[in-house]
Amino acid sequence: MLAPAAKMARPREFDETEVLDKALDVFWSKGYEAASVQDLVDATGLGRASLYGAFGDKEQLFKRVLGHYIERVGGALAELEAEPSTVRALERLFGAWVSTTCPKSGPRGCFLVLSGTSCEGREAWARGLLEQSMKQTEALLERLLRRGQEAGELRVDRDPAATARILVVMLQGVATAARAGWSREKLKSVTGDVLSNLARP
Amino acid sequence: MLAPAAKMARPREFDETEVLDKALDVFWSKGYEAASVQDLVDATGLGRASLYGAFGDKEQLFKRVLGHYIERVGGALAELEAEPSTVRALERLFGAWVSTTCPKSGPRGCFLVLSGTSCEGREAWARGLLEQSMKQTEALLERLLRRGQEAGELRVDRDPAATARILVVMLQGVATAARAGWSREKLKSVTGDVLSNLARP
DNA sequence: CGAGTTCTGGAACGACTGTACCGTAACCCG
DNA sequence: CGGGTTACGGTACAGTCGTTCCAGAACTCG
Repeated sequence: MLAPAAKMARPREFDETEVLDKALDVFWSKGYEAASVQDLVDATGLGRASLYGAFGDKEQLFKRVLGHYIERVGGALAELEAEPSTVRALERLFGAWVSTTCPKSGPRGCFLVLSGTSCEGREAWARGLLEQSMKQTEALLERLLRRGQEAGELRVDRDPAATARILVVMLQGVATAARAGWSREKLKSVTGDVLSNLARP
Repeated sequence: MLAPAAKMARPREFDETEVLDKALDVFWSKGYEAASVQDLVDATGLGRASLYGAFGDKEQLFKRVLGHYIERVGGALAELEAEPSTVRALERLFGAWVSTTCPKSGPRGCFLVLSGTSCEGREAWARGLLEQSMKQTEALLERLLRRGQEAGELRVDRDPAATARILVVMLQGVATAARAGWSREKLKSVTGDVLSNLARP
């Protein structure tokens, strides 16, 4: 499956990553159910047969797209621990989050959040990934906060675990507010206020 | 439309409010697109003709259901300003929010949030209601916070407007986390930690 | 160059969607 | 009691959904 077939006959005329990006746009803005295969065909430029031949059915394509998205966002998150200044790491985290969930153009919000919360039945699979991602983010934040306290950058009268939970909820809230139409300035202002409550006075 | 017809011939065999509640359950758990008319028929017990006769088409029914929901939640919010203690008012607000978005059984999250964030195209109408509701909640919170500061209940080194924005985002985050499967205890813990950061030490 | 394999474009499929129509039953008013 | 009006249960209808199939095109390998 993952390895190219032994005998590649006719080569593909499309770049798989590009197709996933286009499909991501469709699923992101419309949601899984409302996105029709016709929408995907129109957006990607591929024929139906090519889509099905390359990705299976709609649900499998959706899973590929979601994996593609998580890979991108998750990679950006992991880089943060390399940042020596904890305050700057948090600033970058929230800044990147606002930029991602509230772009100048394109669909808003967090695709993983939308996928994991849209339907209780069919997409329970996506909810699992969302839970896992939240757990990872919570753990990452707790590490960062603890490190920041030890380095004297952050106030020490806050419990890192509790604060990490709060920040995860804040991140979800920012994504949702972005989807609801809040401007980038308003979101930046919110995240800035939150961070200033954490830094040492 | 709203007033009963001049000559009521055969009376309805169902209670409209009950039907709206059942339909709410369906839309809430599955979302607008994934909820089929058949699902609504099964859940409400009405025949298709009765549904269409009473509510028009699927979209109109959805709007009625959403209005029904907003009425209930909005009414509960308005009561809060009668509470003399600001801290208690905030506690009740967050407590009620956790209970609503994370019930023992039934669909989780906030129906309005889900409706306003699910699809960018067709349901722009719901997004408007969500924005309006967020604006109202933000204003209510700002009034509460200002009052609490003047009464000496809350710390005065926080800007009420900025804090209100933060709390609105937190509410969205709580709803989303509830939808994602967080337990009621975890959510209560988060909201409790947030509130303790506002109260005067 | 020819056999084999894969990809592409388009048409066609059954299933299900939301909606409209029907005859019949139940009730109000005169 | 009987005409008028409304609600009910079930059926039928276009349209769209996701999916599949097929013939031809494009390439690799012998």
